[in-house]
Amino acid sequence: MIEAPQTETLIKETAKRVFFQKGLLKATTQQIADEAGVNRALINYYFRSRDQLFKTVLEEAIHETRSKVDSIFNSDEPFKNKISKYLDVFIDRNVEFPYMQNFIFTEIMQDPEKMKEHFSRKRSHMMKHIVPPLKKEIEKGSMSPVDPEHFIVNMMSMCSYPLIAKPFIQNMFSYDDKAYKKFLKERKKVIYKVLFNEELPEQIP
Amino acid sequence: MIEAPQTETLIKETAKRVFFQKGLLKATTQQIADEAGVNRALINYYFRSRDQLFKTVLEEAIHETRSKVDSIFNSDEPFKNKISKYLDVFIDRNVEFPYMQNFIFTEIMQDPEKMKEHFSRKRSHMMKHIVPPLKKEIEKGSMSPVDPEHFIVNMMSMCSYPLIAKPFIQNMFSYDDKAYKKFLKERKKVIYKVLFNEELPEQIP
DNA sequence: GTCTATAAAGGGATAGAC
DNA sequence: GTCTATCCCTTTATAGAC
Repeated sequence: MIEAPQTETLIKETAKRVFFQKGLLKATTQQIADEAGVNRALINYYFRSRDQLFKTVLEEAIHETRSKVDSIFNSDEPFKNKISKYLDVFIDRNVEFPYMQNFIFTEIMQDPEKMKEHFSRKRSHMMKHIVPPLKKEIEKGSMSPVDPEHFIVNMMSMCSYPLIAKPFIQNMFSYDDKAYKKFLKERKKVIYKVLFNEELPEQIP
Repeated sequence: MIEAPQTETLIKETAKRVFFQKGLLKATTQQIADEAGVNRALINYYFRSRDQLFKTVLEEAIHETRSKVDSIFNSDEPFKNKISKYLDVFIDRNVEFPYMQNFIFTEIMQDPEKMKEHFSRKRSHMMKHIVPPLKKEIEKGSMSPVDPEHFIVNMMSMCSYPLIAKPFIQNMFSYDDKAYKKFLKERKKVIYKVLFNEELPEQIP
């Protein structure tokens, strides 16, 4: 089934690639139009404004990630397995779209209003799915005591920072793209170990 | 000794405040001029271009931080004390200039050339001051084995991310500015504990 | 050194023809 | 739906008077 590419979809997919894979976060509408091989006016025709295109693309991307994460935390696996799978999804998804975190930080974090718009539901989410099971683990004695808020921030820090600081890390350790990617993949085990002070089991089904 | 403020210095200090304390990372030359109470043309007169002003301000700020960090790592204290003091300096300095990390990320990280320019010396620095003593600690058995590169990235992640993600964290945990600042201060102990899997001693002189 | 006025460039949005 | 032409706004940089 080879379909003639719908212009609207074409623009959206191109924007996604330009922003999240090529890392041209400051791309102009002209650049995106050129890349997609369409006239610049069509961006306005379909998305009304550059800002609207941004918003649409980001919303889709966040939604895709969130679906995957939700299905993990809505399962009834043990807490540590869930965290392990979360690390898996988060890292793999960001290896695919290396500049998505940068985009979120440069475009969203600057503007508290935009931020609330996109991440309003994240709060209750974290609180519901991480804080109570974390407290239970601590009560059971299966991990050492830690403030849940710091636990969450530690986890997010060690996941996100290496992505945002990609050029910095590559420069510091003389990593080419391949070595950097390998480094990211390794971090799954590293982060698990730091969070729980125990090795990540080989097979979590 | 009350001196008449030199216009050049005035502009520089104002830019520093606008960028790093007020967080107006996209401030135009007009905004900076207004804030400083000078004519906009003077910015070009003293700094030739907006970019040059950026560069000058950032270089000074990085240099100030680096001096402090250098004096810590050039001492002959035990390794863990050095890290403890580094956390101290890093966090306190960024509580003073809450948007400096954001500035580095939105202005510098995007552009690999700028990045190299500003952080070329950081590589050898980290390698010299952290990797060898870390390996010794591990050999001595005073901390559990860890890849030095991941150790460095873990540390930088847990230091920097909470600063860059300030609006996100405030929203997620409903922190006002005071609570957020308190949270940052707490992180000194938290990060030390995560890195070394032991409590930060009360008094490191 | 400091000001006003103006040039020049860049980018987003829109009207109107096809 | 798609294109061209044009408008408009923002912002930086500079020329020239004081």
